[in-house]
Amino acid sequence: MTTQAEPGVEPRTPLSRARVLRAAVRIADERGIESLTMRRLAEELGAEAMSLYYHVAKKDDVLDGIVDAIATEINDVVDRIDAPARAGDWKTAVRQRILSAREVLLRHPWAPGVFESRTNVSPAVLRYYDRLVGLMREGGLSYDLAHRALHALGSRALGFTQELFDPGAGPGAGPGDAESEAMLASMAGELPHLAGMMMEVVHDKPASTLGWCDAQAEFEFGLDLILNGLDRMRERA
Amino acid sequence: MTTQAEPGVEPRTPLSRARVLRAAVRIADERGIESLTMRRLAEELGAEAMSLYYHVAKKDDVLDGIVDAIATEINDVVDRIDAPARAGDWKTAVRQRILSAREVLLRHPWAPGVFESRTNVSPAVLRYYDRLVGLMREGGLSYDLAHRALHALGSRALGFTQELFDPGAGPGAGPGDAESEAMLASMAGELPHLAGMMMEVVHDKPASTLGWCDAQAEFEFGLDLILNGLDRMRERA
DNA sequence: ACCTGAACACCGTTCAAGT
DNA sequence: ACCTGAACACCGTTCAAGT
Repeated sequence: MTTQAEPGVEPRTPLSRARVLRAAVRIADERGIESLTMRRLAEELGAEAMSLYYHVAKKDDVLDGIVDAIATEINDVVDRIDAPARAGDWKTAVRQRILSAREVLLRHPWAPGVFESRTNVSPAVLRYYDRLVGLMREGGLSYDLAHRALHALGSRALGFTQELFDPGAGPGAGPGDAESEAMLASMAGELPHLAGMMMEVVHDKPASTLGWCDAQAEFEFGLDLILNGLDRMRERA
Repeated sequence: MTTQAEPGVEPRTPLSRARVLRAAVRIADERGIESLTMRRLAEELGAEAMSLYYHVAKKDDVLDGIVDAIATEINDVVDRIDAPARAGDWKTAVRQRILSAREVLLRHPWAPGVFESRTNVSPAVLRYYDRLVGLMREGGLSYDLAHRALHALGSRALGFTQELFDPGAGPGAGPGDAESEAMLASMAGELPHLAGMMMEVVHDKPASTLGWCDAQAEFEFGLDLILNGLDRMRERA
């Protein structure tokens, strides 16, 4: 009552990173990702484009932010469907999670493209993969097989393709160096399954390539998995 | 001798669509796709940006063009490795083609992203898929299984994901209408296998969805193919 | 037929300035 | 602490004009 003086003057809720990101998702949903510009985004919030830079570093920061927002939405959905009897049946559990993730992404058709374009990894995406690996482990898959499973699923796991921990991407980080060890240690709390998986990969295939994964080998694994499956169907037909 | 008058004046080869596209690929290869601008492209050719518009309609046209150029490069490579004894072994033949396509794409790391972004289908890409379906047919796969195979391979078939003939994309084209029939007829010559495959899909599942493919069903087919394959590996381990 | 200069309506982003 | 106006260096593209 005392704070806002003049009547008829909208006090306009102050900007914030969260409000900016929500508005960005709204614009992308309603008018398409190509019409998400800093100027349009400010307009949606009743502010000037330059004001956004107080809450986000740059447009890339906005894109990283909305990727994490969508991944969080996915996590919220899949976490809710977990508990029921998945005893022993990792396939149905994983299947259910992936199909639910797909439903969310179908509501944000622009998202897969943005996911792919990001070079920074979203914490929420990591969390999603971590739980997926967790389910596979409970189902009896080795870390090694779970690792190859993620590669084989590729775009299917989240509705898009991403080379997780692409060795070429980071600033010279490779398995075994101090920086990587520190990262693994810090991951163990929040992302136990991913951390465990990577530990094993590092120890078992120390010199597989310069990075965590041998991209060519992973590609061929997934390819052969599919081709063999198809061939089995052919035989049976 | 008589045509170019003044000495020391470079006559500068005239522009052409082909030269523009070659320059575009060169820029993308050397400085990355994000530095492929019309102005930069003109500079590379020793011309003004506006001159390009005489040879290409717009930047989208350039992107469509370089996609087709890369796909043509892939076709050139895979066509050369075909003849040798592939008797009965469709898997090795398909595998070889896909791995060769991958080699080409690794030389143009920007290409998968541009492939995905295009809404127009490249004739060379269609030709690639047509030959792939041809190999599968020779190997004993039904058109239906070949069709599902393309979806299951997804990003792996060409190093990128694309919903071929996405029903939502075209201007209201659906199976069974006159326009589609005409397209199928005109395809039969150049793309016999794709045409045959689509004929069968249209007749067998006339009302599967509004378009050629039931995206959800195809997604689940590929997903289960992978999950079942992984589960078999788990059992054996 | 082919190429260009000037101009328009956009971008993302910086920076000094306002409250 | 939070927001803004003016400005810069870019975009893609049009259009009338040059040869």
